Amino acid sequence: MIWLFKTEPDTFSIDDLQKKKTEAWNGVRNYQARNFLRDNTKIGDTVLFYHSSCKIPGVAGLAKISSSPYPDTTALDPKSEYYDPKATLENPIWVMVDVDFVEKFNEIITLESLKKVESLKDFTLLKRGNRLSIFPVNETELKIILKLKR
DNA sequence: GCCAACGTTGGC
DNA sequence: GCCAACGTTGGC
Repeated sequence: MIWLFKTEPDTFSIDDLQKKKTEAWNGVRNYQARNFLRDNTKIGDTVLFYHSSCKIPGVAGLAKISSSPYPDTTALDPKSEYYDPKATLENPIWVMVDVDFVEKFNEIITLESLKKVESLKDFTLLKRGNRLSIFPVNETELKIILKLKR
């Protein structure tokens, strides 16, 4: 499948991923997003890397999923900002996947520009009140978005 | 910093 | 199982 992963660039940006080459995508604490990770991600899946809560929100580049889902151990660490007291070794509740750097776009494909595309009217990202940090993208949407690359 | 929209929690 | 209160997300 194809995915969109949101991240706040102040916390982890496409530049950080480019430097590190790969990153464990921890800290997902929403059940719907967790279920996508756990049940539907496959190694090799394309990920649209989206910068949120920042000056210029938009798709900053591409990544790919490079591991199967595995327990997100930050949920077990009381010192972690992602600590979840309900998580245990036996039932870690939350999962993560590894993500590899693929490409940083020359220019960010801004949320503003995506909104102007008529054929993206039903794109999940643009739906009213969308707050999911991980969701699937279809082939058509991916093609349309990649056409906006400069 | 504001606030709409949504998810989660907890009392009942 | 309902739903009010609360917390979070994320664009502006």
